[in-house]
Amino acid sequence: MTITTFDHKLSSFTHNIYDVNFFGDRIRTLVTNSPSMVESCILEIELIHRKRLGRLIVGLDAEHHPNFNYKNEHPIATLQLCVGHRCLIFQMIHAPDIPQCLEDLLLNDKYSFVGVKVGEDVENLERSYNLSVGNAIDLRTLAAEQVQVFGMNMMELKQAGLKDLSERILGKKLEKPKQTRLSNWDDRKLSSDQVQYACLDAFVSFEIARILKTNPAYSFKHSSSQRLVPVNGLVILVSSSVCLEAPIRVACLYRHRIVGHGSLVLAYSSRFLDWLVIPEDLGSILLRGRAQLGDQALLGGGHHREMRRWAFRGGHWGLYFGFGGEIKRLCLVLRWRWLDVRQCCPTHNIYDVTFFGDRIRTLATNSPSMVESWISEIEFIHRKRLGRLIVGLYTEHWYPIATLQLCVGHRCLFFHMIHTSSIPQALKNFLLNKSYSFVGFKVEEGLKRLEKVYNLSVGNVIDLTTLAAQVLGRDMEESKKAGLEDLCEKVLRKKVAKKKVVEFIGRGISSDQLNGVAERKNRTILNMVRSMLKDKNMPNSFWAEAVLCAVYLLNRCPTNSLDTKTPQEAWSSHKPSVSHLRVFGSIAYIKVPEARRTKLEDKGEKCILVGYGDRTMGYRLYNPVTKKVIFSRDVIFEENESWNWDQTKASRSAELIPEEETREVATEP
DNA sequence: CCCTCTGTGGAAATTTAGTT
DNA sequence: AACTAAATTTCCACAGAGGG
Repeated sequence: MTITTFDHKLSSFTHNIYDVNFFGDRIRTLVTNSPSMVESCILEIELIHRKRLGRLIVGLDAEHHPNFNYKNEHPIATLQLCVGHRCLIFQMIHAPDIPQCLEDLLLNDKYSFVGVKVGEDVENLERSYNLSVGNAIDLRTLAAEQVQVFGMNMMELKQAGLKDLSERILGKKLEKPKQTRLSNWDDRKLSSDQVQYACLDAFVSFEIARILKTNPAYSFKHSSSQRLVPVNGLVILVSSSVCLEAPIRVACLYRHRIVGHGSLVLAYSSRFLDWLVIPEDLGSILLRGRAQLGDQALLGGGHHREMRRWAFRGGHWGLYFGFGGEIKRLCLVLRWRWLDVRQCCPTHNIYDVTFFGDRIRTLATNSPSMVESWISEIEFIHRKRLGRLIVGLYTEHWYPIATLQLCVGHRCLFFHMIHTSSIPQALKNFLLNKSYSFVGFKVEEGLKRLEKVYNLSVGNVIDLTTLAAQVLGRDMEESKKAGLEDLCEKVLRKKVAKKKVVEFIGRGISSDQLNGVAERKNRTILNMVRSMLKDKNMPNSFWAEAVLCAVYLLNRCPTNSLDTKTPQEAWSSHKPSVSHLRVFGSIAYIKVPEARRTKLEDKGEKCILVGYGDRTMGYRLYNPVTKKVIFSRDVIFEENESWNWDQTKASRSAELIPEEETREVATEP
């Protein structure tokens, strides 16, 4: 047992002493209703901690009879104070009077009284006993501000309870049984469960506050048994336009666990912090596989809004979708990037991005030393015009800044700041250099974050819109409104004399430009998905499969942009076969192998086609009865038929099957 | 030009977790 | 059981883009 209580069973009516053991911490607890005992206990505590009276942290909590009926409010029954391994449980409701020294203690504003929802307790104390507390700090606010993950504040802790905080920050599981919580706190003789509950409430509050105060910017590192991965988000990375159907890499980091391999199972994530794009080089924690199907469709309406918010915050997402249902409000972000993520070395990679004949050599890295060498290389190449060097600057900012992109001439740097160990001094100096002009498009927000998160400031920033307005001599307003894409087109087409503008646009556009393509593609795909689902009258919850299927098909359709080649061909240089394609949502019968079949079993399993195999030839089939996705090659199709979904729904509601649906994605055979 | 769809911002409504 | 605060979802109105 990690939590135990030992009752000393003192024979006194007015007080008793317990030893509460909490993961090796023994907390000596005095339970009393006598003011004199309280007085002596406070004196003792002040004596023990006499050296740090100036900044003493006191865990504070109060219990009262549960409000089963709101009309009669119950006064506070017990007040718990905890400092170090001493805890005082004062049964105020049975005390003849309140000792003066308690009053003074609470009023002393050198002490911080911490607790979850301490404000209410304080209010209650004031109302019932006319006691006011000088300096009360709500633990949740403290935690939210102090606990940082990759520089982000864990704002979600604002709503966490003590149990949650204890688990996350102390790594210790605090039991708060409802039975005890709602027990009768007015009793003169508290049960040992109650004592334990009351004591631990205060102690854990104290302990959390102590840890938070002593380690500011506490960052989840200390747990020994589990690997604490602090982001409960999920990230999908998809490389170029062809790659959407390629195995989606999913990093699912929830609380301490990385769940599953192959299929993603997130039990619960109603609140997640933020997206975090995890570059390939963290391959060890990237899982391969498809996320599970959700219950709720997120195409249009409803959750869509949610998607938008995140997507917007993330900057320039190409394609984004969300999952609902079982995976609660977990969103998937699919993104088209110009970056080729297929070949990645742990710390850096080099890409050649071609933009209308300009080949831009791009270094993507998270290693400070690589950044340093990039900078020195640039400074060497352009050594003759260091005095008036123009640097294209762009930040892909979700929170905090994830990448910083710099571009000079045909060299581009893609710095994953969020995954870097340190910011090299060379970069700091580079950015601060007054003789360089950093040209950016709408980078104010990014710069702000740069400054805030990484303490990097940029010396000489020129906003592209302003510059363009000046150079083009057009109506300022019009140019200011123009997007980068717009600007690019105008400037390039008009062949404006000022070459520098052209130059920067040529470089800086890379990600934006192609994102535009992705955004357009998004629509096409959504249209396809909609019609696919409607045609076979499938429930919207299949949108994810439909999207994958649509992309699969698109990749096998010739497009003009590739000289009427299919994307698949462009990617893998051999013509894709289309003979195996079948109508999405049609009925499929899986042949059960003779050997595995008993005499009475059905010959085939009736399923619905929901997609194609990732790598290997085959079909993904959904069995509406077992609600599982199966992967199979040996299938017979009835393309004209479709599943009667209405009937399934009706029978489901009639049987009142509980809502838990464990869908699985079968691993490849 | 009209129609449809999507994106956006704000407000209101609803849900959720936490408290005793 | 009752209540609160925060988070999330829904709703509404409107603008802008793109297809026909």
